[in-house]
Order: sequence, then C-alpha cells, then structure tokens
Amino acid sequence: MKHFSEVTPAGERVLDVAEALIARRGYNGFSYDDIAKRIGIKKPSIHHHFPTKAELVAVIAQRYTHRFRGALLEIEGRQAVPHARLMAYADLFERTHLREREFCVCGILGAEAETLPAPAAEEVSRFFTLNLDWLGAVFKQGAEEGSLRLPAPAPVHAEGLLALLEGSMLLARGLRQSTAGGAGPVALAAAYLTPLQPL
Amino acid sequence: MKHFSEVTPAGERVLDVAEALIARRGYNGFSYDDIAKRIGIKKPSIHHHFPTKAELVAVIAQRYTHRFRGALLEIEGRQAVPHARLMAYADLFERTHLREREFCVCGILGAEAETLPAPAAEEVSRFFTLNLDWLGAVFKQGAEEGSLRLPAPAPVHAEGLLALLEGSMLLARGLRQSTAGGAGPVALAAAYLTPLQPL
DNA sequence: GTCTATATCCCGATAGAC
DNA sequence: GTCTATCGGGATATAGAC
Repeated sequence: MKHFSEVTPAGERVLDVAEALIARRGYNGFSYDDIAKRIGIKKPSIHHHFPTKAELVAVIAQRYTHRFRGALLEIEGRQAVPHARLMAYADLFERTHLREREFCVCGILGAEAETLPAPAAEEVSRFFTLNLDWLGAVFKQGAEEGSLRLPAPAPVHAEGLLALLEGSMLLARGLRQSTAGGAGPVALAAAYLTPLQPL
Repeated sequence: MKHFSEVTPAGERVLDVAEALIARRGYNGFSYDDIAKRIGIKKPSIHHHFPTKAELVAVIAQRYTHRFRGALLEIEGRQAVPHARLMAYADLFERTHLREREFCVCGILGAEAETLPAPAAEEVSRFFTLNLDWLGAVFKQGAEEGSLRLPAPAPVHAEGLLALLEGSMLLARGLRQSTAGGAGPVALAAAYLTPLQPL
C-alpha cells in the first residue's frame, strides 16, 4: 500500500481536508465530493491522488499514527516522571479535542471498524497497539520505581486510560458539548491517576 | 415524535433488527434494505412503520434509554453499597459487549452525533445525561458515607467511569478483539474503582 | 401490513481531453 | 493535475394496488 511520505503536495492537501472531515463525521459520514468542494477542485481530481476511498483512509490512519508516535517521543524527551508523562499524554487528547471539537481520528474509525475496509481497519488497530504498548511501559516503569501503586497489571491500566480518553471524546460528542459535563480529558485523567500516587 | 410504546408488533420487529444493526455498524452503516432483508420483507414495508430513518433511529435511542433506566432501577434494588452498584453498572456494558461484540447503541450514535438527525441526537444526549446523573448520585453517596474517597468532585468521576466504559468498547472494536487486550469493561472499572476504596 | 414500481439523488469510480 | 462527462449502483422515500 501507498505510504504517506510518497504523497505529493496536492495529495497532502487532500489528506489534510479528508482527515478533518473524518475527525468530525467519521468514515461513513463524508464523500469525495465533500473533500473536492472544500479544496475547490472537482471529484475526479481526488480520485487522481487516491483512486479508492479505502486507500485514502488507510493512508490517513497511517499518517496519523506516525504523527502520534512522534508526539510520544517528544513527551519522553520532555517528561521523565511516569505521572507527568501520562498527564502530558492526556493533554494530547485535550488539544485534539479543543481544536474545534475534533475526535481522535483513529478513535472514531475504531468505532466504525465493522464497516471499514480491511487495510484501514489494520492501520487503526496499529494505532491502538502503539498507544497501549507505550502506556503499558510507562505504567510499568511507575510501578517498578514505586511512583505509582497499581491495583491491576500495567496493561490493564494502559487500556483503562486509553479507554477513558477516547471515551471522553465520545461523551462530549454525545452530549453536544465541547467538554462533557465541563471536565475534559486532562481532568478525567487526573481523577484516574491521582489515587494511584502514594501519599 | 412517536413514542416507542405505540409501536405495533411488526414495528417492534423492525426496531429490534435495526437496533442490532446500529450496535454493529452505526447510523451511517446500514440501510432500510438491510433491515428488510433480515426480516424477510421489502423495503417499503419498513417505511410503512417508520417513514423516515431519522424517526426510526430516534425511537430506537428512546427505547434503549428507557431499557437502560429500568436496568439502573434494578441495580438500585439489588445492590445497596455504592461500589457494588458501580460494578453492577459496569457489568451492564460487559454483557452488552459479550453479546456478539455489540457496541452500546447510544455510544456509537454519540460518536456519529455530528451526522445524526437532530431528534436522534437529542435522544442520545438524554441517554448520557441520565447515566451521568445516576453515576454522579452513586459517587456522591459513596463520598458522603465514606465508602469512597474521591480525589475529584463526584460528577467528574461519573464522567470518568462512563467514558472508561464507552471507550473500552471503542477500543475492542479498533483492536478487532472481543475484549481489548483481554480486559473487559468490568476489569477496567475495577482498576478504576479499587484505589478509591479506603483500606 | 405487504407488495411492485418508480422517483430522485448521491455515491464511488472510470474514460479521456486539456 | 485538473477538467467534463458518464456509468452503475445503492440510498431514502413515495404512489398506489392488494
């Protein structure tokens, strides 16, 4: 399959617009014509860059995961303490969400996984695996050095925090508010993590 | 708008099939013909019961919320302790999820809220408000009687637990597993709630 | 309550000129 | 890289007979 780094500048413009559409309406909620109209070109021009919608979405998920991986590395360089790393991680979701109430791209694609073309579903699965592995390692480090007291194995907490953050976006959508009940991803993560810290 | 209790038996059959379709593929992932084929009748017969898809989905969300309200009342009658009530609540999601990997109907509709007809989006919003209010009251009771030590206000924990449970279904979908990473809603809720209990 | 037939529209996708 | 034109299909929805 095509790799996002091979895309031309005009193709990148398509990816940007399509990604924003997915973040708001999901895979089944936008069309090639929606992209074309927002860019100001015609539908067949989109097909010129990405022949099928399946490939377009797979590349978007792939690029999104790549960007996220970069953000994780940046957090590692900026924060040394597990708790601080996890809060910085939660802030990634908060910033995504504050950007005009966007959903995590792979989050909303994950919800639609049953209707997704196989290549796109695989890319989405990679996104979640990447995040769970990274979170699991951070929780494990915290448990080993004693800065976090975990009542469950590290992978369970990794899954719990990721579910909490993706779920907070779903909630905000469902409630039709920018931040559900007034609390955003960071506040929810803090409520999750605070009791795990020794006094 | 029509109330679910006015629906005829044939109409209820339509609701049942459509609800199962939504739980797997979402609002934008199924058509009237999908319903018709599964029941064994023709497409216009579906329109006879529910003239528009917007109304059909609104009634489904309405009925789903009603059923959920009943389940909450049943938990109140069966469990007296806040922690036990919350775990029984998590089990509602676990059972939904084990039923052929279904998503919470209002959960997946919430993710698609931006593309939902207004009446359906309002019903979905009601579902979340109902759940947040109920959870908030349980957390508040736990904090007041001292059986739960909450680092954040009760409404924040209500939002956190609901986000965790909805998110766990999203994760499982995205990872293409019946229970993400092996841990289901109940295990994640336990990891969330255990540190909130005094020793 | 269900049917056949049809209207209208939009979708993803392709052909081929510029 | 973008365009016009078009195809085939599937979507929601309606009319009207049984």
